[in-house]
Amino acid sequence: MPRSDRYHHGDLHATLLQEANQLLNEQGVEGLSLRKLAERAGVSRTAPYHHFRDKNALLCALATRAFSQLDEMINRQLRKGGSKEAIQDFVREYLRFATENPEQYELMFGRTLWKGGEPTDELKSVAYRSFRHYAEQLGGMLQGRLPANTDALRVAQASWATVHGLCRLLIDGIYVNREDMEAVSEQSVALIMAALSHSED
Amino acid sequence: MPRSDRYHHGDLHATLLQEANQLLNEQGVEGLSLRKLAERAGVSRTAPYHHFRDKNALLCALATRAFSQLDEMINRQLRKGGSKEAIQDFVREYLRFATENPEQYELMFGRTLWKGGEPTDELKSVAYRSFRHYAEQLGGMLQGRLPANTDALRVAQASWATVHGLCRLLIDGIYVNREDMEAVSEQSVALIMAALSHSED
DNA sequence: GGGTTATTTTGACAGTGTCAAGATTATTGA
DNA sequence: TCAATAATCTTGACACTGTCAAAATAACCC
Repeated sequence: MPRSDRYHHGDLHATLLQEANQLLNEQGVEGLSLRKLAERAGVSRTAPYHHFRDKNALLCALATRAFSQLDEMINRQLRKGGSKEAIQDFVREYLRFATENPEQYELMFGRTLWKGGEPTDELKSVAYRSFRHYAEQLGGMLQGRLPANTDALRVAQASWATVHGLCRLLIDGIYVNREDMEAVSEQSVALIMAALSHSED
Repeated sequence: MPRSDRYHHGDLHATLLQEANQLLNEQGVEGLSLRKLAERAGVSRTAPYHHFRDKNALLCALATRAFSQLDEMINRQLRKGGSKEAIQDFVREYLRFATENPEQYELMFGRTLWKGGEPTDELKSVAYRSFRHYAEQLGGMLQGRLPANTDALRVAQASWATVHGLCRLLIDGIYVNREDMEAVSEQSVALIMAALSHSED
């Protein structure tokens, strides 16, 4: 129970994560400073260091939570099967996930964590789990429908790259506008579906 | 002619760009500070401000130069036609361009310029030109080979997203490793080719 | 040569992440 | 119950960042 005039905050760990998330959505990663964050939580500049080893650890915690949501969404969507409609739904949901929380998506996949500061083991684990679930589900749907010499893993990687690349271009506003979203999305699904099988749909 | 003990540097503009490029390749955007840069050029901290309005302007200049190279590469590759081999070559070259200068590629397409600091008009112009050339060449190759209800622009956007997404995943080391590069590249080409025409190849 | 302009410098300011040492409270063990 | 230990939080400090203002120096032009 966090009271305001106490020396100990009460639940600073959770408060920090919550405020950090809000700050991230409002100003992006570059606007998220530990000092601003501490002030919002009503605490001194170095207090957060007793709950997160450093800034990188805090960001990794944020990203980890976000990957859990993504994983949940993937499992929910791909349970619907491999019809063109299901795939279309999945792509739509993925695009929604990315474009409705662009700062969060950029944090999840951006270089801030994956290049600059080393990603936490926990983050790597949950990030890979998301992809593994995607690849597994896709592999199941593709059973026997794949052309010869085609690895399901490669299809998973290539198709993820397609949707992911689309998100990046959309979010940063390069080459693809918000208005084009639906049309390009459909085209991307056509790309994926066409490669899935040279047999009929 | 830049001499060392002169008050005026002589050719600071060019020197800054050159050293900035090197610093970028060595340490990435986050390691590129104006102060380090000034020191490397043998000049005081604020000297660069008389050649670039601010840090953003300098980075935009770097990216602009890089986009020119990319544009040149695109035109060179796509002149080879629309055969599967030509497309494969193009994708290979694009991946090479991105993975051999990862920091440069991240600067070109990353949020640092497109979200954080406003991109220069010059940068926007050359960036869009690259894509326009790609779309035009692709459109030419696809003349009459496209299924009904398929816009060439959408194919250009979707296919670019595929290759671009692949580069991002590769560079940051997410989901796709360097060793998978060739295999995923081929799979991506298969994706693109399959969508290009439902007629035979 | 003198005045204008371009270039460079020093000084300063606010902001950042994070370390060290001390202050305060919670928790635990005897 | 109460002292010892651990957890939590604070103040102070340091090095680093981008950038502004004002002054110094050099080049250029008529």
